[in-house]
Order: sequence, then C-alpha cells, then structure tokens
Amino acid sequence: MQVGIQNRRQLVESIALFKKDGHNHGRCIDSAMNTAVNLCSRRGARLTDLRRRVLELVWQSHQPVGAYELLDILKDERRNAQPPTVYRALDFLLELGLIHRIESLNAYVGCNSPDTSHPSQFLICRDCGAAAEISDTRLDRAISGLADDAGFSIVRRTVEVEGQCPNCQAG
Amino acid sequence: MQVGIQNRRQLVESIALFKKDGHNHGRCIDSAMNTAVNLCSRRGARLTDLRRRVLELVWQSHQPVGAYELLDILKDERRNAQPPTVYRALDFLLELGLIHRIESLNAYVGCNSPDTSHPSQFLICRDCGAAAEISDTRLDRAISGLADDAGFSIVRRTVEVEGQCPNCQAG
DNA sequence: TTTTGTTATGTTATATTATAACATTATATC
DNA sequence: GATATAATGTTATAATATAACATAACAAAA
Ligand SMILES: [Zn+2]
Ligand SMILES: [Zn+2]
Ligand SMILES: [Zn+2]
Ligand SMILES: [Zn+2]
Repeated sequence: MQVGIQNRRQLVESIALFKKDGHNHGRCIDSAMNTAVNLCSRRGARLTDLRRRVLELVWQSHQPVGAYELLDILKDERRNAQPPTVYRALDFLLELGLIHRIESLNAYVGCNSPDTSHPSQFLICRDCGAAAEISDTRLDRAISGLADDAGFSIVRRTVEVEGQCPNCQAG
Repeated sequence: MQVGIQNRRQLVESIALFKKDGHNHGRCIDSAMNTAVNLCSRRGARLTDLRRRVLELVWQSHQPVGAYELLDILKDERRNAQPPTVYRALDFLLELGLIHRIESLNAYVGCNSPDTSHPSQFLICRDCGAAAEISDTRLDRAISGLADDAGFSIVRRTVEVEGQCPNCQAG
C-alpha cells in the first residue's frame, strides 16, 4: 500500500528527534528560523526581534516549553519582560502556525511544517519529554471519516499521544 | 465492512446528546450514578457523599464543566468548600475513569463507559459546548498502527476534535 | 469496644497559567 | 513630518491547580 509506505517514511523522519544524536539540531533551528522569516515575509507579518527570539527559544529543544520558562529566560535578556510579553509573542507564532500548543502540558513547541495548515498531532515521550509532530493519512482519514459519519464539521483537532519513545524504552 | 457498520451505530448513539430532546438526560444521570456505585463497590473505592455529589454535578449536562464552576455550586451546599475539596473529588473520579478531563478546555465531563479502560476521545461542539465521547476502531487502529511503526509505546491518548455538531450546523 | 492505622476532608496559603486594560513606542503610509 | 496602525511596556488581576499540615471519619485489629 503506497500510502502506508509514505506514512512510515514521514514517521521515521519525524521521530528521529527521539534518538540521541539522531539529528543535527542546530540545523533544525536554522531551518525553522529560515522558514519563519520566509513565511512572515510572504504573509506580510512582522517577525520582530522579540517574536524571533521567542521562536528561537521554543526551538531550543524538541521538549515543549512553558510560557513562564520562556519568560524567565527573556527576563535575563530584556529588563521589561512580563507575562504579556511572552503570551503576545506566542499568540503571534500560534496564529501563523509557527508553533503548536500542547494542551495536555500547557506548553509550546515548534512546528515542523508551518507552510501548510494542519492539525496538531504529537507523540510525546514521558521520559525525555520530547514531542514529535506526526502526520498520518490513516489517522486523518479515521478522524474525518468518523466526523462525517457523525455529521460533525471539524474546525480544529488535537491529538496528543503520551508514552515512551523508542530511545527511552531501550534504557 | 462489519466494523464500519458497528462504528457508525456506536457513533449515532454517542452523538444523540447533540440533538435537542435527542435523549432522556435524566436517565443519562441515573445510569451514570448507578454505574458509579457498582464500579466503586467492585473496586473497593469509597464513593463518599462529596464524591457522589461532584459526579452528579459533572453529569448535569454533556458540557464539560470547570473545577471552579463546580466549586461555586459546592460552596452553596457545604460551608467549607475550597479548591482542594473539588480537585480531590475530581482526582478520585478521574482515577476510577468515572470522568474525563478535556485538556483543551480545562474542564471535566462524565464518562460513558467507565467499566473498561479506554482513551479519552471527544467531538466537542463550539456552539452548544457539548462533548460526545467517541470510540472508533479505525481511529484506534490508526493510532496504534502509527505508534507501532514509530516504536512508541502508548500510555495515554487524548483526541479532542473541535467543531460544529449536526444540530448547531442546522441552526 | 477501645485502640490503631488509614483514608477523607478541612483549612490556609501559594504556585502556575493566562488575560484585561491602558500607556507608550516603533513602524508604515500618506 | 503628520497620522494611523501595530507592537511593546506596564500594572493589575483572573483562572486554574497544588502544597502542606490539621482534623475527622472510617475500618480493621486487638
Ligand atoms: Zn531538532
Ligand atoms: Zn523519549
Ligand atoms: Zn445525557
Ligand atoms: Zn452543538
């Protein structure tokens, strides 16, 4: 089944972050920042210093990060950082799809592919805390299928699968 | 496909709550309370007055209810209600699976079938606020399938699909 | 049936997450 | 440069949740 193979390929790519040294995270960050610059430029959105910095901080790891964690760091960098400082930046980034909010953690994580609008779907490791964004046609079909059957029109979807990543199971 | 038909049947049942006069909610509550009594008895858990009352309040509707909403009601009934009063009761009910927590709303809703352990999966209407618990083999398979492919072992799953229910679309 | 251990609740305080409201500053457009 | 708009600064507070320790209720043992 062609779709199955493609899903698996995407999956392997998206879970690379679970492995120690499984990927070059410096590149991860660079790529995310470049994408953000381009996307903002295309959309006529202003990626200000503050917003850029918050995005950078969110991308420091693949572990979702809380607003007040970000605020603590910002406070060391700008004398005036307050909750609205970080929440406004997060709102901006959320609106553009540059980050996702993990509802079950009250935390924020960078988005893999902000160019195209898509649901928020994650595998989240209890041990290492990393969150891997997943895109899977089976899952998409299952959800749109059951919504159709129910006559329910979808506006937003949240899928958060919590467990143990392959790396943390090994240990 | 046999499974598809069964899914649809379950779905029709579980979304009945979206329809005005689509079901007898008094029975809903009675059934939930009976199930709770039985389940607690079987598990040797103490369904105290407080816990029973909180469960009753949660079941007053199919709209997920916030902890402080519950607290406001409790305060009218017992002089000493405080946040821990309601959070402890909620924790007890969550642990037994008698209620679910809706992460995207910070709110709580009664569980359809607390007898068997199952993931938290909901269709949530933006307009009327009702949350319909869904169980769907396609969805189950999609999620366990992709977790398997990723070598990820699932501990807990949250699926929250937000949108418009059939009844609210009509209006 | 007192004793004793355990579970549940009361009580006070505080932590964590998020927003409201209004003032000021920076940026873009005319 | 004047003006409108968007972004940030600033103060205060709302909303959600937990910590910590005291008392009360309950259940099993002695
Ligand atoms: Zn990375
Ligand atoms: Zn891990
Ligand atoms: Zn009902
Ligand atoms: Zn509705």
